[in-house]
Amino acid sequence: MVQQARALATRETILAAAGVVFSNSTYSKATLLDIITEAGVTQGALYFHFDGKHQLACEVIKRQHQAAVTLSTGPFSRHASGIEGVVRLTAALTEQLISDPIVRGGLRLTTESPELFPDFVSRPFLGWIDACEGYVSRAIEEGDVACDVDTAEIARFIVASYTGAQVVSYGLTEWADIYESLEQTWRFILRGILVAERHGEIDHLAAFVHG
Amino acid sequence: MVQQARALATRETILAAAGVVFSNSTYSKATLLDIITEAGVTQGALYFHFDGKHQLACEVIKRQHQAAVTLSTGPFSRHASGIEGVVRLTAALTEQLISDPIVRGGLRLTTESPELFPDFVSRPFLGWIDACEGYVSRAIEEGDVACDVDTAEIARFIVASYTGAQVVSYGLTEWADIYESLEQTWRFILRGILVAERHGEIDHLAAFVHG
Amino acid sequence: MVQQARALATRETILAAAGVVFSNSTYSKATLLDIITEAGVTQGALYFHFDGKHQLACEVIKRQHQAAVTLSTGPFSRHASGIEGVVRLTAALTEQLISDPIVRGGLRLTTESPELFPDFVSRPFLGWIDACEGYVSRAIEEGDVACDVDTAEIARFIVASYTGAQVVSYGLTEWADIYESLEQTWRFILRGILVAERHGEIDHLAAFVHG
Amino acid sequence: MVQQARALATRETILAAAGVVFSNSTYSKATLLDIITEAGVTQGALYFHFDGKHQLACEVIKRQHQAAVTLSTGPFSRHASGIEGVVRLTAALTEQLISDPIVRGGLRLTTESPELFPDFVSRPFLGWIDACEGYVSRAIEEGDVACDVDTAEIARFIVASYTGAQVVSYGLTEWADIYESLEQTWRFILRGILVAERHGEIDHLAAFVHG
DNA sequence: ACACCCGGGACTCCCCGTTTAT
DNA sequence: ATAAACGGGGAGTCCCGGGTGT
Repeated sequence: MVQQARALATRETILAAAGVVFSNSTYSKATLLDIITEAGVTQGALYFHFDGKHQLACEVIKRQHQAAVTLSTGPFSRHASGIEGVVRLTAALTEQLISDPIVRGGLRLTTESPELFPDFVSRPFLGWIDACEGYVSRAIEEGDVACDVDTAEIARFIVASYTGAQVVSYGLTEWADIYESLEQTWRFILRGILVAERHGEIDHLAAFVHG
Repeated sequence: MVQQARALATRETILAAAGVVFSNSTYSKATLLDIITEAGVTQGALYFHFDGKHQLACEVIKRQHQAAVTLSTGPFSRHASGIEGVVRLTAALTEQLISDPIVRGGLRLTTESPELFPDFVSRPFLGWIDACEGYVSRAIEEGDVACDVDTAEIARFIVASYTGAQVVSYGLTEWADIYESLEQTWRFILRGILVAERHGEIDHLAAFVHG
Repeated sequence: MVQQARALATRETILAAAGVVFSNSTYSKATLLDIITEAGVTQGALYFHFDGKHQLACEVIKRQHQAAVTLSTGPFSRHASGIEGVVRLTAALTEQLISDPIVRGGLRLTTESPELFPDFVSRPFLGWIDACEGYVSRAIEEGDVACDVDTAEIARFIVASYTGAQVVSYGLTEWADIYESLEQTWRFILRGILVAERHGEIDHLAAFVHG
Repeated sequence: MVQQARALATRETILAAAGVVFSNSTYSKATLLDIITEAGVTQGALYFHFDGKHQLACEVIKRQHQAAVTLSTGPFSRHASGIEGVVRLTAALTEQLISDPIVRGGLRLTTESPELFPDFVSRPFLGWIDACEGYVSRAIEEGDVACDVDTAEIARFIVASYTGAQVVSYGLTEWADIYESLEQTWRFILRGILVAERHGEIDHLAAFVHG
């Protein structure tokens, strides 16, 4: 049993290293040497736990999907309003993206080389949009959002805007100002979707991106 | 110097082919063989005109920047309101992205492998934001946009949102619904930034994305 | 050693592609790019298996010689008369020439650029003449051919005539009428070498070119 | 006028040199440097008289055609029997092939790279066959050849056989034994086509290949 | 008569994913 | 689990050759 424990640990080490490497290069630019160096293991160990580069990348992508699902079905449902939930969700997803190399790596792999991972093209966007739509529906029930807008449209707009904010923030500052930018983004989104009587709370709500 | 004409034509051919190839693969996955096959030239021709793969990619990126600048300083300034101008600008940039392989290739190169092209990374976003800011200022002067918002913030939000709309549209439908998505995006943006008395014109203004 | 299987397959693929390319161009007009494109491999693979263009061409020629030898020492010896054997042999060599790119390529290389392959030039003719001579000797023993002619002379005449028939047929119809032409050629040859009492069988014997 | 004379001489010098070079290499392997070196002129002179490599090759081919026509409509018609005429014709064509580089060069160009000279694909074979057929008809009228054979078939067989004899002789001895070989070839041809009562003259007739 | 321009293509070199032997 | 070998991918170098201006 202790053997298995060590084996599992090695496996996790390799996966983490793969996440780091895949998040910093392209699939074809990343080399196994990079990964085993980062992981501090040998090629033999890698090939014992994984079938090769491609399968290793697939495992990274699977982990990323799991992480996204965990967040989306996550802990904001209960104790907060719909609006607060969706703001917190986008903040949490952003947090994941920044801090978890596996998430960043998995995302990069599927978006940059979708043809190599056709089984995973159930792209993450759909999951995010779904999750957001749930919160938006609650927000409409709670009277925060006008009922004349389509929840799916709003959800997609939210996902697109925070995705765009991440892309632009990376391009300009490599995410140094990502939370500020996300907060600002939310202020504009909320100005567009909140009912008039809630506009006074915009700054307060947008501040939830900081946790 | 009549000979130079052929050289220029060859150079353009290679550049166009590089745009096509780089827009369909990653930098490291794209091979010179792909490019010379697409261009119908030989390695000799390629290496006569360019120093290598990297410089060729840089030239593609420069072209993409030129194209963006041409649009940004372009023809929407005169005969239209600031709001109409900025809507049309984003539509034109989108059109470029979809139809011009060089633009798509250049963008893909900088966004996917920024470490390889450090001198070009932030340039497109900055240019777009600048161009948008000009229109937004005009829109404020024209009374369409509330004067209590920072023009730079609005401009960045616009750029982020339309960038995000493109990314999401590509992920979901490979740009099949890009113009619809962009129009919808503009409806939400306008709800957030137009002064109240102009809200009736939102649908009309957003429709400018179709030209 | 199971790995070697892939290597062998790759080698054969390259050789076959080289046959196709060399059979459709001159040695100097054929490019390695043509070959690797036809083979679907890369230059790296080619240079792993072969030392360069020239050695690759030599291998094609060797294959062509092997194919000719296989036919010449082949299955017509036993169950047929000498005359029938030699007629069938020329038909089989013709069939090879038409259907096997490696044979055509090898032949084209040696005939067009003999100075590049000095060790291989005379080999095919000598082999064919030898093979024919064997059949002719049998035919003399069997009483079909007059004994006052030199077997070597006859053999060389046969080889020259069917070679010439191929060349002319290619020049006039690109081999569309090659078998008809070969049959006709045999009718004239047989009129010259068969003993008088066998002249009635000429049409029957010449028809063996069709298998 | 003296100027023109020298110009013409230069032109002829270049053409002759081109014949030599093209007869010893392939079109693509032959270089202009080879030709101007052989001719002892400069590139400028060459480009004054010809538009380039390709046109120069075309001129060589034209000359070769002229030479063939001259022979085929030539001097054997009058003072000799049909059989003697056709034997002499093949000998003369062979003589041309061996001694005149332009003929050899032109022939090599059209047969090796027909795609480069599509206007000259009226391949020489047709001309030779026609010329032979004329002699064969005369020979039938003169009672030397049996009247039950098709003249066109005989003519094609003759052309094919002497062509094959040349090819084989070149492959085996680089034409050292070409006239012997041609004589032997004629002996076999004549055994096949002469009427029985003329068989005694075969050796005598075949000897006409020596002039 | 020469040098330069543009382009063609063989070849070298180094890297990497994978497998085998140990 | 390690080290070495295998099979292959691809960028870049080099030299040559046709054509054009001078």
